[in-house]
Amino acid sequence: MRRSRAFIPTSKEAPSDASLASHIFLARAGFISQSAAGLYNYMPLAKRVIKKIETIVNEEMSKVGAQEVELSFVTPAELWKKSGRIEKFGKELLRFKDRKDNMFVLGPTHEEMMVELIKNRVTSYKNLPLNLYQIKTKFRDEARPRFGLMRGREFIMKDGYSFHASTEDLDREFEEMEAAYKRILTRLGLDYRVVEADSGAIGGSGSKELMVIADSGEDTIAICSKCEYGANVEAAISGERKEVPEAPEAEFNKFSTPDVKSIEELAAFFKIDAYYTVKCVAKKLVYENESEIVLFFLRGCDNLQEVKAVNAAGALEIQDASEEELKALGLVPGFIGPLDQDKAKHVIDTSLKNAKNMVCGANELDYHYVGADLSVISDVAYFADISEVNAGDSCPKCDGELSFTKGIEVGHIFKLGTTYSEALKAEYLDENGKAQPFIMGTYGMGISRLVASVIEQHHDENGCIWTKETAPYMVNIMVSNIKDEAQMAAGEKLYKELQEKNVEVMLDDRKERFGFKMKDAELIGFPYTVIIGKELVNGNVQVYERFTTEKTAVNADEILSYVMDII
RNA sequence: CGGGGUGUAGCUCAGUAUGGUUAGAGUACCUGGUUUGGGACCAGGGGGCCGAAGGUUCGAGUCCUUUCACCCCGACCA
Repeated sequence: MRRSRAFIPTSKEAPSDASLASHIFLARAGFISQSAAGLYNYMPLAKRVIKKIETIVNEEMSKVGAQEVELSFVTPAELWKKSGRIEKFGKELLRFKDRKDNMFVLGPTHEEMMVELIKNRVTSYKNLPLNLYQIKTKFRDEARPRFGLMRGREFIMKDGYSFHASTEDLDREFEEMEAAYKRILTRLGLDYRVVEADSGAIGGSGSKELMVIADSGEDTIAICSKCEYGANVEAAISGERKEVPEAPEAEFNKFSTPDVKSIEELAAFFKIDAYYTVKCVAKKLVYENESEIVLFFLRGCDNLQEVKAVNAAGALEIQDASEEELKALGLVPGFIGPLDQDKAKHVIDTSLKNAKNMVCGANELDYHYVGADLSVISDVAYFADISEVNAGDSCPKCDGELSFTKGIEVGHIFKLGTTYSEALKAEYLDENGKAQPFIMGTYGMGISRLVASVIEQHHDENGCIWTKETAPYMVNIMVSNIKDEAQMAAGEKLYKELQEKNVEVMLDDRKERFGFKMKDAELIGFPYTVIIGKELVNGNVQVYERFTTEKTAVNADEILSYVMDII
């Protein structure tokens, strides 16, 4: 492509609302332009990058025997009613009516459509397993789209669905897909981590997220210093505590603790480690048709993990409980304990099972119990893992330590089970001729989000730094002064030669000065720029490598083979 | 969906408290000239229903009402 003919509107100025590097540079370098909240136009450079990523995805999917299809973007609302997701998705589903007054939705994901597609077409266990996927625009009417391509309402996603006759076969497929996804991210040149994820209300037997490591990521993940263990904080668990603080010695007793309400005050009052205190976090849990106050008890040194709390309570949503609501139930905020009290549902963290020598609220103003032994309630109370891991906790898989980092969720793979096949009555006949619902897996990967992720990980103050697998053009030939006939001729020659060798090449033949064209090349982020300039009279050109920002002098006669060698 | 903010040239923004020439700057764009190794310089030029609709006024970018859009914090996010 000749730069003089290319539609690449670069700009010195970033859009005023952009804060992320990927958003700023993709906009400045002429890749994307916003059309409305969470909606973007892809310009030629972005389109090329997207195609690169899609090609890699297609290659890796084909290796594991997944077949590409394309389902209609506009989907009948009827299907969403059948699966029950029309309510669950709520306003995120963009719905509208056609001229015949039939309701449709813009597809935010395609479980229903895919199940419908194979239903009554795949009818025998002999035809399983089956893995179908598509790469397609999705639409979710997000309440607050943000961060450029990172969280748009319209985005490109690769969504795959597999169908199996046994959970063992689903497990096998799940592992294969995880491996394929890892290969994709590795080829894209991304630093990532596969982490355990919250399975959420959907249930299923497990899900994993593929997280690209970046400070700008919206998810917090806990990773082990030694082994491969990593988990979203919503699902992270810690191993056995290595060092347990010395236990306070005290007979069970009710103790006057005037005005001592917080865990800090309590630990200081008794001069004990917060590990031996019981913290009560009161929340209001919202269910489909009702809500209730639930008391979550944890060790004083731990914090409640709200997603775990929602799961433990089987609720849809969690909200803060007000003091008034607690008092209305007869509870004493600041002094709530798990013993001799059943004014609200209790959920107790597993780390408190059979805990001894504890200090906890006595459910009476200005009183705490000391020397409490929780084993008395261990047979009757409901225990669940509801605490958030702390940085420095030990790893559940090895003797390493956990630390936090931020990640961008670029993939999510899920063992779905029979949720959708049952809801939509999609069945096959097993060896015994008995109808069985398909056992399903689902595998998502955000293509447009990957474009942004590459830049989040690969940029500097001057702009984008595309990896070789993602670059819109591999080589940029920059003719320093197009009025210099020798320079221009050398540029044209190399341009032609590289094109003949199928190298994706840009020829910057614009009537601009050296500095302007260099800044532009850096902003766009071509991996290599061949500078044909003032050194040409000495028989030399230079190769500028975007990644290292180094320039190397190369004999003009050898430039073709040099370039072919490094790319 | 709660709270806050912003809409003026392609882009980044002044101007709005206190209404008053023909609405500005930088950048980008067009012409000519100079320049040619890190976003050049000089001269000339084109480009605006001041988000939209009503209203107040002799007069509205500026005041009032309504509305729309976009952004930020939070809630939400298979």
